[in-house]
Amino acid sequence: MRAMSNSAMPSPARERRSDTRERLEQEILEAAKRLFAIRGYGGVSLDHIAREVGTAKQNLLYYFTSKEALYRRVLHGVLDVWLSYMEAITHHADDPELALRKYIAGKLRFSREHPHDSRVYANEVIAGAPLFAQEIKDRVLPALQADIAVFNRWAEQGVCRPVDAAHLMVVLWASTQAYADFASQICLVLGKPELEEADFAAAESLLVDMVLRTVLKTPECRLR
Amino acid sequence: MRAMSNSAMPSPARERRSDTRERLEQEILEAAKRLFAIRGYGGVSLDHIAREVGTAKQNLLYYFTSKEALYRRVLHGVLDVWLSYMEAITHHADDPELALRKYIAGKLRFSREHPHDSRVYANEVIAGAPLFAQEIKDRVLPALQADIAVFNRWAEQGVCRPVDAAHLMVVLWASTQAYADFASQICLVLGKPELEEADFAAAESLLVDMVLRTVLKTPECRLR
DNA sequence: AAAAAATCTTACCACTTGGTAAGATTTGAC
DNA sequence: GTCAAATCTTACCAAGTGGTAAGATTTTTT
Repeated sequence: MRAMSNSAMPSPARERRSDTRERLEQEILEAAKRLFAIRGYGGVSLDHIAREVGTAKQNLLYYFTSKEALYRRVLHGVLDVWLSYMEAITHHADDPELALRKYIAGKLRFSREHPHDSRVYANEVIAGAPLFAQEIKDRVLPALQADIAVFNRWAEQGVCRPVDAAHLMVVLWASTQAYADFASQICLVLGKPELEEADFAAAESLLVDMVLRTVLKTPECRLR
Repeated sequence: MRAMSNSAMPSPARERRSDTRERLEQEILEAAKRLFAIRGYGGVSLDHIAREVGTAKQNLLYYFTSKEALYRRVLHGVLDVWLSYMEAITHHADDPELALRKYIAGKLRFSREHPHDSRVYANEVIAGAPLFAQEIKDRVLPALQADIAVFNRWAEQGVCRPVDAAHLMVVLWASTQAYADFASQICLVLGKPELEEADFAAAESLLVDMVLRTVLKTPECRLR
């Protein structure tokens, strides 16, 4: 935007074109994510997204070759975020209680901080993961299976009660994600317009309680 | 409504017009439900539904005044089914363990027997329940709050540990519904093409285990 | 400053969307 | 059988859909 002739500063606050591109691309992805989260793939038009960003539909098609390509990029980004919150268990493979606490806390934080990502993910899975199955297989499954393997090792070593690790993961996954995906209904139940920090804290406390009681051999020592 | 001319048989197997109408209406609702479940409201066209049923789009508009009206009817039917599976707790208000066992079993049975209903419901809630909020308030909320009230009474009477009943309901609700809404992902994790009876049994057993350990004061007596 | 590349806009296009109007057909009551 | 109501079909429509083509503008490189 500004002249480069000012020789003193080679990389000042001035925005280079490639930066502009990247920023706008991010803005588009962000707006698309928000809309896809609420209305689903079929319920959102390119025009819709473009207006949200403040540009023309045809410009979206300059940045992304098609609606589906844009959607795939959104999905890819969602998965990046999703996975980044899911590393607790394998990173604390020596301490079941800590691992589970961190895992639950992390997934709830994801729901709190990235509700749109969570909903896009949910929409895609509900639809049967038509465009997503491969990426789930390649990226989510290994992570989940690593977690499950850690569980089974704990059980073998006698550190934990032998639980069905796969189904336990489903419970954790579903319960935590519900605080993003089904927030509107939870709000109705709780009688408030939106979820607050305290609600997430309460959810975390209950979930940790439930899981530790189920998984640990001597939960009484640790739980009130 | 009945044919009075054919004096021999007043109500034979022959289909009366009003029956035809009702049957076709049901077929339309059923097809619409299936499609809405997978693609969401915006992702389904009237043409789409009509082709599925084997009639013309304009005929749908003869039966239902608009797409939104059709969708509302679908939602209403979904809620009927949903609620019919949710009566366990208040119907066994004297026996926490039995109530919870029945509740979990019922909700899982709903997921198994009515996955489309579950997904339509989930889609609507994820979208923020734009057309559904009032009906949820009127029909779901009272049921949920009755359940929560029963929990709190149990806690007061000292029959149960004092748990956060609202959040416990969220966990139960989300976990059981996941076996319908997120089946595609659970299948990937379990490495099978579709969920089987045994998977629902395993889920039920784990969930019951978790909940009873959390809720009952003396779970050791009842659980292995 | 000139050339080249990147970016954005305008003008279209064929197709689908939800919905209306009106005519054709089927059905039931008498 | 007659007539009216219920049902289904055909013909439209304006608006919106994803996408293409090409020109205009801006930015970067030289």
